[in-house]
Amino acid sequence: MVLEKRLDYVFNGYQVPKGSRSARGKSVARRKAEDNGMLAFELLATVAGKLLSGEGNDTLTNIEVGNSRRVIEEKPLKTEHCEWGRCDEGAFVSNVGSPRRSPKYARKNYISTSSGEVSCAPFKNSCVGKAKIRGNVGGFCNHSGSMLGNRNEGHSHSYSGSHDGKSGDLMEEDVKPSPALGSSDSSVEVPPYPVFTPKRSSFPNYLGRDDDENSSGCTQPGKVNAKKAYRPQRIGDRRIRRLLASKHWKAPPLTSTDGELSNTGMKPVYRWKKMCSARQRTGHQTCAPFKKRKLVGTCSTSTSEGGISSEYVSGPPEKFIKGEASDSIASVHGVHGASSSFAGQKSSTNSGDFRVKLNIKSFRVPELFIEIPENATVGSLKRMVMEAVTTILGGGLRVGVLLQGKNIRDDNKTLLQAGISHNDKIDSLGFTLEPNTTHAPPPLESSEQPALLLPCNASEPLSRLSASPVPDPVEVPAVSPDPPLAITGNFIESDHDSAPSPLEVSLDKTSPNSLALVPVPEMNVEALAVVPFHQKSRRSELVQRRIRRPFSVSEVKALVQAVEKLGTGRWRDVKLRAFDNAKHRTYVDLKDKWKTLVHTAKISPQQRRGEPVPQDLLDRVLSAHAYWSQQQSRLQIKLQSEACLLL
DNA sequence: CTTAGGG
DNA sequence: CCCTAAG
Repeated sequence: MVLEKRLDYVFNGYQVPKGSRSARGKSVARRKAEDNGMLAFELLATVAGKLLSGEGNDTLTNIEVGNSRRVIEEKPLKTEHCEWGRCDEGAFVSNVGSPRRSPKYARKNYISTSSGEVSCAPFKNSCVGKAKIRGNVGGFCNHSGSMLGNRNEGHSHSYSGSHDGKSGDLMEEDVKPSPALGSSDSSVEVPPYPVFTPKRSSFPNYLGRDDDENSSGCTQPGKVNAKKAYRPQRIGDRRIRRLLASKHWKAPPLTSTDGELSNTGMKPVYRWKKMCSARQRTGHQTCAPFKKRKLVGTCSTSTSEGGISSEYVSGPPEKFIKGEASDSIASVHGVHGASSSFAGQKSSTNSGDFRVKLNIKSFRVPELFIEIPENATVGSLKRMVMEAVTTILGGGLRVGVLLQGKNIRDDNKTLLQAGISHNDKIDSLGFTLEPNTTHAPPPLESSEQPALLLPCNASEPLSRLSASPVPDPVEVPAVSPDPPLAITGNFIESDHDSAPSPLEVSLDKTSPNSLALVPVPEMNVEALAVVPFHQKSRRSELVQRRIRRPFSVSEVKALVQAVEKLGTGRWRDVKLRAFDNAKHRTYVDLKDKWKTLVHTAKISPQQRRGEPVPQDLLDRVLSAHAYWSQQQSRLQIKLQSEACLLL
């Protein structure tokens, strides 16, 4: 099947390496929701995420022009200029070879980028199938290309069946399949989506916090910003993180290393989440869990089935499936196996037996415009591409199913009913993955993806895929009381323990530079002490809990002062008034602090912990609390009486 | 997004 | 601090 998209970049050959990964321990679920497996599109997204994440890096690591693959080192882009110049044919970015090999490059890229050498301007993509990378300096030309990555050294046969990538129409998009890609089999197209590539943003603050730091004291009453509401970006980040955590879908957003990314990615995600929850409430199975295990068990057939010519959309990259460690690989295979059944299935009339193996062979990203100086390094270019793609996909993906170019919208149709039962047709089966940017995800009751996978009947929840593709060797703040998300934790563990992730390895090698990758969040000294640094925050910290930052006396004082004036219940105002500069203090934090202050004031000094708060402040807390509580009750009474009068 | 509360 | 329900 071909996944058609309107992207420029085509990531081809996205296959799950057979048994390439060792199982990882299952992570402990931290949130209930997490246990429910992933959504269909999550699955796809995962694939995308994989591309973008650690392995994705690999993918992006090598840039191919035309068919010849070249591994570009970190040399100035200029050197490659000519090449690019003629690349009309297409640049291919691929991850060639085993995933574990390329990490170095990836790392390198990051480093270079982080150094700020490259500045990228926002780029946008057009819907047409060609992707372009433009050097604003004129260094680059546009190319349409595909990224070929075949990480599936072991599965090459799968590719056999590819067809022209022509895919049919892509729904509303005008995208036309770009024939250019040789194997457009399953190219995932992402609709054009404006992406902003942050300049050197690069690494998001740890925990998404922007840190203000010094300002912590922040008692700047005078400085009431008229600035609109206080919207801590952080919140957004947090949200994302949380979502990710709960959904296991860490990849994309997180992937982005840029804090900024959150802006773009966040919203969609948020909405998505909302939707999801809404549905759940409604009882929809929207989030139908795939159960990885089940997949494995049921689906896994031998991949060896040869004959399958069609492409498949593969399940989540093994990398992502970390949850059930031991199974992860297996599950992946299972998917493959499923496909194989598919092939053989023709004969089997049993709809029940029907199995489809899916692999995403190519992933095309819409046109991207990247502004980059000529003297930037190739590595930085790669990184930019990565960021761009990440941004595009960060909000999640919507899945569409195309059969012979026709979009199958009825999610309730069985595959057979939809005509996806024969080989001949399977060839024309395609998927569309669209960035789930602004709109809510389409009803995914049974999104196609799931449908395809369903044959496997998963009964167990899909193990949480660890979205976090890149196992960053994250240094977990010593302070962090609880392990980051189970997934994360797990991830980390495994990384440390046994199988070092590629990234990690590379990191080691690049140790000298590694620091560059680890932006130290700006924070006050105490905070630093706690969190030495965090390595390239990528997703691993996904769910990292914010570090604890005890309120200083001055902060308490400021808080008390503000509350005395504004009262309780107006935390946003309090924040604005007294903590506008303390980015790490959200109004919720202030509210919580007040709560604890009140409690502290009520208990005996012996029971208090932490930095002692001057008694006079505590007294003020109590009085203010009493005062405002009274006010509140009065107000209520007043309202009530008014209501009564009206009645 | 804000509040309010429970965890 | 986190998480959520509500508004």
